[in-house]
Amino acid sequence: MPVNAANALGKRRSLLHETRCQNCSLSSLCLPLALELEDMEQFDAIIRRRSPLKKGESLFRQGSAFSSVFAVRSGSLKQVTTEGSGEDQVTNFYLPSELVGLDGIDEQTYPGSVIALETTTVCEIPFDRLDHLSEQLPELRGQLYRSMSKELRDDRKMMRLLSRKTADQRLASFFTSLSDRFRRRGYSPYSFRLSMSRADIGNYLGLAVETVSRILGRFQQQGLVEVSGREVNILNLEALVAQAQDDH
Amino acid sequence: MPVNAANALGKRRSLLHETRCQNCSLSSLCLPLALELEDMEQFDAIIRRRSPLKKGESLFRQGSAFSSVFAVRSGSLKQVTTEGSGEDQVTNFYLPSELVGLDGIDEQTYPGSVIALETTTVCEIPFDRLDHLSEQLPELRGQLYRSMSKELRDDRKMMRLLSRKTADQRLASFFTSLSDRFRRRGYSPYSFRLSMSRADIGNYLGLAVETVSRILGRFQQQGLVEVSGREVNILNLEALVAQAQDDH
DNA sequence: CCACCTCCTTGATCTGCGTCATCCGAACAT
DNA sequence: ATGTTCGGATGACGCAGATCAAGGAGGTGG
Repeated sequence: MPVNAANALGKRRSLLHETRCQNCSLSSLCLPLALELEDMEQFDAIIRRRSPLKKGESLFRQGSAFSSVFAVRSGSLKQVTTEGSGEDQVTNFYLPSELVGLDGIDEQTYPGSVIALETTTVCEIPFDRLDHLSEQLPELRGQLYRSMSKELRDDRKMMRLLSRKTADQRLASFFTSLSDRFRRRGYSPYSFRLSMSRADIGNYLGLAVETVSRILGRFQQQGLVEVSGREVNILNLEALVAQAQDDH
Repeated sequence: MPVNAANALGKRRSLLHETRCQNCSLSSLCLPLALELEDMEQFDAIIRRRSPLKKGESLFRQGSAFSSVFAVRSGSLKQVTTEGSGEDQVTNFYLPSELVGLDGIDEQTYPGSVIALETTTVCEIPFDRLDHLSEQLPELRGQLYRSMSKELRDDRKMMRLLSRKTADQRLASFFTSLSDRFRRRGYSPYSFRLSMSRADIGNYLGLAVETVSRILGRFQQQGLVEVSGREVNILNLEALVAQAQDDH
């Protein structure tokens, strides 16, 4: 179809333009964060363009061969792992500037599928070239170590949430964490749109969908948030933060 | 006391002897795994000796400044994080050859205390020197990336366990995982001693101590294991593995 | 030998949240 | 409009596992 073709072309052009790290609004959060301009150009050179993913499309599938890590440029994704005959498990949500695929290095396959929750663009970074470049650029290497370390730290937080917190605390944590991540990215920490369904949230937090719904309703009654579909308005962030703490 | 002094001296001597990676029985599992002999000597040179930790002593405390990662040489440890006024949370157990402290890189402080569960010796690896060396030794760098990636992958497994598995499945997973780790280290996968208390296990798995006790009793009745205090004998590993799966 | 402590076990009761069932509204195709 | 599908809300009920309570076993010091 001619309309689509024109569309795709337009997208490709803007991608080409934006794809340079120097011009990217996320450069202060992303991997090249610590790089000097000329180093950034080296880094820039190994990055591959990717056409945008539509909602529901996967960046890669569980079990496929590991080759690259990806930096989210816009949109959002979820990581889903399927084990045996069991149900799926949502293990992570990724927002712009975050790094996807780091858990694939070890066994050279991706341990989960990563699926776009909305139209999403990513930068592909072939890992062998990244590794090689990290030999020459200590700052890049450090940033890579830090990214992985941060993910480890976040995972520990998640474990704590899953093993010690009540359903209310989990939801409160989820919202305050999202709020914080939006704030860091320059968006409003009070008003945002959830790109994931209630089912995804419940699955991620280890709760039934019904529980998520009920608690969201309760939060609304208590005047903590205003929720309408996927639009969220945080009315009392402090109270929400207090709720998220694990002492009663 | 002269007896202690003699003892300590003896320990120091044997430490000096064993402390070379070339002589270490764990070298096939540990960080220098992929190194050639001459590279290993370089790596060896940055490692610091540590006198053994006694049961209950901490390798480092939550919040203290990050400077090194540690490889466990013998014994075992637990990682514990305390948050707010809340209870402690056991987030990991470490066995010989495993790397401790990688989650401290990011914020330059250790996110949890790490405490010896029995008499334990570790190798201290100052991180700045490790990083620097990883610039020259691609194999070492790769191994470091892989270690972190593996930990990420294991964390995801743990999240799945905590959010989807029943108490029985958690305990079964715990035992099969321990069994597997012992096997890899050349110990019997069927017969071993738990260095952690029931309370530690429960805390780690998100269960009450009482639940751990009850289920251990049930496993015993079913002829899956034989447990007496901290001595464990796995009688039917296959059945235990089946139990650990998350489909009923 | 006894007192004390820590770790573990076992039983009785309670409860948070999962499960099941139903219904509502929005988006989309017919 | 009308049916269909999908995401979300709400109510009733039951159960896995927490909590409370009590007792046993081993280890250590007096």
